Amino acid sequence: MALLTPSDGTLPAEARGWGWRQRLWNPYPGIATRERLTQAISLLEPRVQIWFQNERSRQLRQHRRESWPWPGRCGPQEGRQKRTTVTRSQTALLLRAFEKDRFPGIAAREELARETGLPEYRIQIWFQNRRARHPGQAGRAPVQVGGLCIAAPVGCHPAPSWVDFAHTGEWERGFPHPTCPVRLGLSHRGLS
DNA sequence: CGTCTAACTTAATCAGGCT
DNA sequence: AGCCTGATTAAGTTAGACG
Repeated sequence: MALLTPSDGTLPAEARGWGWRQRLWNPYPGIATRERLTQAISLLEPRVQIWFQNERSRQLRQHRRESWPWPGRCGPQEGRQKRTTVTRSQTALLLRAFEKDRFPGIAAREELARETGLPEYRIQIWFQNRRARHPGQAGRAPVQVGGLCIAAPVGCHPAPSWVDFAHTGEWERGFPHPTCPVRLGLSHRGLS
């Protein structure tokens, strides 16, 4: 895949000429700015959003390393993505998918996007929120996963999360780290 | 092999819209 | 008004590309 980085020169010329890291550089672009960027460089809006996430992360790290204060958000906040209305039928479809697999890969998300008519990235957000808010709901959570993951090396699970330890339906705070290698075999990242 | 980056995750929080 | 839930954020991890 082509890398989108300002440093290695693979950032499309249009974007490089966009005043980035100059006076115009705004680490918190609103939906309008992101949309403009998607047109300027031929990338999808979610990819632009992820790029900004990673770029902020890099800059924050650098600021800390060099003990510079991170300015944070300044100036008027730009508009957000308009709230997507998910219909009952779309919700039902997503719920069925969620019960089957709480961590759908890209292929599954694209399939769901096709079936629901919602953008793939919105599907991803829906699953994120659903996992966060319904940790104990039916479905094969990282469970089998979680259980196995517990036995995995410590570095595997830096932060506790919700998990059904013994497949009993009793949900507790555990360590089903999303990137636990055990999980990778199931559904983590449908990417190639 | 080390470094860098895209893509992914959780957790917390903001904010729109429905009841 | 309160609640539910979509959108956004920081912080962290992993895989893959590249030198």
